[in-house]
Amino acid sequence: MRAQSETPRSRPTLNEVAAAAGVSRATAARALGEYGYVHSATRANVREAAERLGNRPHRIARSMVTGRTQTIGFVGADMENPFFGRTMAGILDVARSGGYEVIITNTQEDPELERRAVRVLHERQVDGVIFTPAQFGDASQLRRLADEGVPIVLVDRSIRGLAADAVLIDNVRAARSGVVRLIELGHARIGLITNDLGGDPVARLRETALDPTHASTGAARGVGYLAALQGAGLPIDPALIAPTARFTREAAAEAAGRLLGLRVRPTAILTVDNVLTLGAFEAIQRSGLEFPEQISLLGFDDLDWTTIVRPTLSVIAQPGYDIGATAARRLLARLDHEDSPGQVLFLDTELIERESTTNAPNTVVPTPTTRRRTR
Amino acid sequence: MRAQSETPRSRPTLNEVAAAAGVSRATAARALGEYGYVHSATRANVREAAERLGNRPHRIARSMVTGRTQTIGFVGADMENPFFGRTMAGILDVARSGGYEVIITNTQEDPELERRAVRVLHERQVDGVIFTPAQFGDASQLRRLADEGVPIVLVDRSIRGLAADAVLIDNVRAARSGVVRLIELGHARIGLITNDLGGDPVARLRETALDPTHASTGAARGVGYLAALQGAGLPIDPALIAPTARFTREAAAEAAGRLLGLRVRPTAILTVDNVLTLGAFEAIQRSGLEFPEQISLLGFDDLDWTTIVRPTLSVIAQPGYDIGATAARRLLARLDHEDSPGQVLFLDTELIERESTTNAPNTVVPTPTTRRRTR
DNA sequence: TTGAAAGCGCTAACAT
DNA sequence: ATGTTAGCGCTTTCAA
Repeated sequence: MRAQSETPRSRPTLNEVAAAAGVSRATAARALGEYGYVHSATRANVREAAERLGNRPHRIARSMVTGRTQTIGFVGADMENPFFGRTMAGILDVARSGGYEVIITNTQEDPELERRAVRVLHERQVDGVIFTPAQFGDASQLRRLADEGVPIVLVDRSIRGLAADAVLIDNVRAARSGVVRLIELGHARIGLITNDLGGDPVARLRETALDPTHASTGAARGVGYLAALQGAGLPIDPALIAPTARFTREAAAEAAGRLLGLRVRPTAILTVDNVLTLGAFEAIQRSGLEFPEQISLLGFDDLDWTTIVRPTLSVIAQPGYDIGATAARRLLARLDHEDSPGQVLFLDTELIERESTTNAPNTVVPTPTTRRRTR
Repeated sequence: MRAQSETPRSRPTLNEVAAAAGVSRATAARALGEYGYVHSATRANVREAAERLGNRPHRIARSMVTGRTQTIGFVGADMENPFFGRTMAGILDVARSGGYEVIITNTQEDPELERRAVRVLHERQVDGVIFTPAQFGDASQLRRLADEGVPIVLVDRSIRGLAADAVLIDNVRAARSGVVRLIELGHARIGLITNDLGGDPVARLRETALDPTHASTGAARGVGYLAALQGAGLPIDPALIAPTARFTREAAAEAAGRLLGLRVRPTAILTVDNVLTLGAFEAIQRSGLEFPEQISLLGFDDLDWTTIVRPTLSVIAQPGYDIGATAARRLLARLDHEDSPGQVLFLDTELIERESTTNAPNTVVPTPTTRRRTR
């Protein structure tokens, strides 16, 4: 029992309501819980008593017997990133309207925190989990959850080999189409700023994108970048791939600085995430280059500031809110006993061309395009 | 019991662990729950059995008897706003390290959703609540919670008359010091973009800031604006106060447009929130005015894009993460039976002067200041 | 140091 | 339509 300085009058239970209404506990429960048969007069009577006494259902007790908590968990990798903020908003809205509450945990891409988060959610008997795998996490804990029949929906990143629904964008395709467009604009030397995977960038990029346990969106987007170059018959120059030590703005600014300092510098840069974009933008501003005339920039995520910077920022937009809302709907469907094989849903991305991507220097204008969708 | 297509082998309970270890349930509980006396050999034995069977504590059952859920609720007004994202991150970090989980609800400033959120958290027996009051919510539901001894910490906005801790910034003071600085820079006609309160702006601003049930940061900041003008002996011109119908970028852009279209337009504008700032920034860009030479802009919240826009944006920075972390620490202290009168903590804000605030047109340079703290 | 027994507040068979 | 009974999985007296 909680105690505080005042009188912590504890709440009246169903027992007391039943007594006050002169019925059995079971009847009172039926009247209040909206199940089974109750005479309407009895119901009114019980409700009145409950109201008068200030009774509220004790959901913990209810969970105890039903085995359901009406709670889902959301394990996010980086809650301060606005992209996740949108995803979370989508999840919260759908969950609430379905009668579920959401426990949020922030793993900060730390596999240890991630394991703990899953374990705790498990112990708390959540009915289902929406999960953003950390870049280098392991899925064993999650698998135990799944084995016990707790539905899981992966979001933003997938884990191959886990029988779960997933709501994703096609990162390879999205990045590829962005780079294809840069190539159309005449760019041949295109830089890539992505998270460091260690070792030879090109090889690691490919390995990582194929490695089920890594779940790196950055790697997948890097693969899209490679695919676009290859598709256009352009050479892949490892010097143009600038890995960042951490997923921070500062690291990205440094990586961009490296690219801009090359003897033959790129004429365009793709960044795989909105934080990295911010750093690259900053580095380009500082470089003194004509922007975008001498250097184009294409980022990920259509955040609200992209239209007030100069040049306005071209981006590959992801539907953050929808990703969350869709994931939550998937989960609720499972909780409502939908029983189908795990579905992988790809949501549309959109290449939004603004001012930061323009023709490569000394290039003739290609066919004009303004907005195009990628699936 | 949950069921899914596979074999949903349900978890072994304490009973089974006890049986396997050849001890009573009570002893097993003591060994696993780290309380009471257990022989170390017994404990090892029980632990081994628990490990082998894959037993995990059933926290719902534990809550049932202890009366504590190790869960806190966070009722946020606008989870998509990056400011709340930071606050939430602070809450999550502190809560986790204290062994608490967090249920997040998003009220979207809707009083009805807010009431529901509090009721549901109550029913779910959260141990405490961190609460951002909606602008026009009512506190009755919250008061019932408090009356039952559930500790509450208010964040960002206060509700006078509620015996609860609060973690705030001094909105009046922060806004006042910002406007004082603008006045130092020679500005005499300073516009204000804030949320609409209905009726005569000046009067409503004052009423609202004093009205315990409104909890509007916008109003408090507006009062700071008025105070600064009065303190400097400047006239208050209602035409310079531009209320926005909603708390959106578009509404702010429109409001800013109105200010810029005045026959004698302001030479500086204060916006009371980062979303409104975005709209004002956009409107100024569109207006064709020299920015900041002809019009200064001062916003709230030091978001990451403020340094890449041109001119870079001067802001009144709030410590979003700290606000959350501090609120969570307050709450955990209460949950740890700290029993003191409700504390109202004011965290420091900082006026960060960048390029968007400059001397008023035709004004001699005043004493240079770069950064100053306000309490 | 351990065990037996009671019970947290509720729902769900089953009986009436 | 209502009541009786038996738990859900755990903690917590109390006694041994």
